[in-house]
Amino acid sequence: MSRARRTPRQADIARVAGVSQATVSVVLGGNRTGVRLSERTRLRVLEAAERLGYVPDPVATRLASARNNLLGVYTFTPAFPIDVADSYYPILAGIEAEAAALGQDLIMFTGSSAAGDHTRIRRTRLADGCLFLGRHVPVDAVGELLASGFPIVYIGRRTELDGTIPYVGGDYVSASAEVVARLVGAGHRHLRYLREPDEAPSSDDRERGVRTAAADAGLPVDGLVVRTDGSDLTAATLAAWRADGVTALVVEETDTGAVFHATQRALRAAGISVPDDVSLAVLGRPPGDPPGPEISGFEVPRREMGRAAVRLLASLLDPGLGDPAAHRLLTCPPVAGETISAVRP
Amino acid sequence: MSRARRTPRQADIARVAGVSQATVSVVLGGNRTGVRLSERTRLRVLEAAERLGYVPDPVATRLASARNNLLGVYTFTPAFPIDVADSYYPILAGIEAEAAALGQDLIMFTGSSAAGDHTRIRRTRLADGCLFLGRHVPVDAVGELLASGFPIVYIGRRTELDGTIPYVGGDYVSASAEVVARLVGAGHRHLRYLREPDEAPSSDDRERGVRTAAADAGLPVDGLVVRTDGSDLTAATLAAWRADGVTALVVEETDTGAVFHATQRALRAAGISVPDDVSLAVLGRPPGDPPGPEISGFEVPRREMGRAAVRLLASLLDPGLGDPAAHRLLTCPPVAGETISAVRP
DNA sequence: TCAATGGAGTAATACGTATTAGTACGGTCG
DNA sequence: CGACCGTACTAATACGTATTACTCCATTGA
Repeated sequence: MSRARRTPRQADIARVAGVSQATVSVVLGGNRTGVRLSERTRLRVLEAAERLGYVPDPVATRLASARNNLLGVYTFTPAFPIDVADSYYPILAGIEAEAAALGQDLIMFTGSSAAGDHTRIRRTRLADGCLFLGRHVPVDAVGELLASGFPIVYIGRRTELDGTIPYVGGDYVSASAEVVARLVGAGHRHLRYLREPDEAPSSDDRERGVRTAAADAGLPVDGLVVRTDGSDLTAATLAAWRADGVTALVVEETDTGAVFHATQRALRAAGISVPDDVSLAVLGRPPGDPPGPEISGFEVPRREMGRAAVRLLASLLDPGLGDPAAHRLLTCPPVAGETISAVRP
Repeated sequence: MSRARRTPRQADIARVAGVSQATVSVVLGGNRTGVRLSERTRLRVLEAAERLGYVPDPVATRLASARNNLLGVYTFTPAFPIDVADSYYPILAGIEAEAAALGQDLIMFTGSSAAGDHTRIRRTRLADGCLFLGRHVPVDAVGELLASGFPIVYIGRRTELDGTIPYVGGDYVSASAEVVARLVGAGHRHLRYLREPDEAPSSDDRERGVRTAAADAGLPVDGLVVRTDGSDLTAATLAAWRADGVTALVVEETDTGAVFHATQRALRAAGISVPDDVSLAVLGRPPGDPPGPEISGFEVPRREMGRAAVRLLASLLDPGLGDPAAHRLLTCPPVAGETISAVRP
């Protein structure tokens, strides 16, 4: 059995074509450094490479510090969750589609695979550049990557590190404001906005949109925003709000959908009917497309975010492609839904 | 701005600790080759490494032909399909879970990303080993990998290359036979098995199971198997079969679910009710969990297949783990469902 | 005193490709 | 005839780590 036949390398081509390995490298690399080469030699090398079925070794290529056509995707949690409603999938689909279109492979650094965060995150260097998915930023590790010139793109707006992190996110401010304006247009003047306790730019943006729109409409801002992880959203709470004159609930949507689910449970438990008794809107799209009436709110263009992020990363890798803005917010199309109704006087 | 601060390498540690790079490599590598080292030196090196925040460069590690803790996943079509019902997802979820448990990262060579097949497939060498998903085998390319000693594992039984390809599949023969036996037990003696035209071991296995069980039960095998891509499954065809005395349909299930969908359409169009008029079973699980009664048949343990494949690949990478069978078939649990009813005499 | 032994670590090299500085050669010009 | 130039390459080296053969030194034994 001994040593299996190895795949051909540049040195083999060189031997066959009667030139040096360096020449082979120059020819196959498209001679981007402007070395003088005769056409005859070029053809001899190409022909030999073809005949031997040469394929560059990606590892060596990368070590010699050229490109690898490999994009990293880093997630802090499993990329293929089982029990959690899946918000990554459409993003990954977009990433894959665009990466394929650009001829790039993907390397997934998936949740909690190994070792400490630092070790794991530094492994991303195996790729030419890396996309990051997740609500939070390990500032020191990411800062280190950034400082060393390694190209990264976050999915989701980021304010950390003085806003130096390139990202592609959703314009939640406008989309959230639009939802509130829609409610106001339907006659609602007494709202509650349920926000998860977690701090993240995407949450802040939603809250800002809600507050702005409420202020613009001259609504009372007092008590408008309620921070909750869902556990205190009981039937009693909701009933009290309703007795208090609240006619509409706006709920933040995040990866887990915890607050949204809690709200639905509480509404059912309290016997409050949507949208007859109370209107309901979600800032985002509830995960898993639950049965029942379509919830009003807005769509998060996850797939397009994935695509745009790959394009941004590609342009960072190759400044020749033009230098697009390193921060990009995509508009989130409104979803009319069936859970907003006009207030009856 | 100049040259960004580089991440530390072994040479830096060596300088700090006052030893050679080779010594650093030996210490950090756990001294698996049995070099004589004093404990003091070992600690000095470890301490320096810690202080500098050293992390091995995965590319260089790989080039020096050691391990990389990187498993490849090769698919011939997009791994995150949008319109096609998704049979990859649970497999990928299983792969990810097991890979994470073993501290491995994943590199995805995803459908039609670049260049010719040969080029793409050779890129898998970037990983320590590679899983393949797909109904077919590009024999020459895979043979080449195999011959060169590169560890690969297919998901799905493979007969190509004299059965030398390691795989983890489903025991479709037994599962299919069990389904037919169930129908026979319910009094059915006149069946049709609808098989897709595509050739693949997983299809052959199902057919074999069906034929065997039919023969065992003494059913007429003539006309039992119908090859179709679904386009000729009209209402008229089904009505004719029924008039002919057919009381049960068994349908192959594949990635696309084409034949299954065609069957359902035709049944509806012909006004044939399931299971009152005709019993229906699917050899596998119809994609996307369609609404309506649960279809009888069997479950394909995709998630477990993913996990088992990773385990097999890991053991190929590290023969020390013991040498499990290179071919493994997982049992597919029966699904009772509601679409099989007893024949009324 | 010399050879043998064992301990501690290092020099050298391999891995496969990219890049850069330089060489060899033939011709041209003043 | 030597200085100079353009052409067509190649030698050398870098990239960062793993491995192996080897050196150097101190001690032991006869």
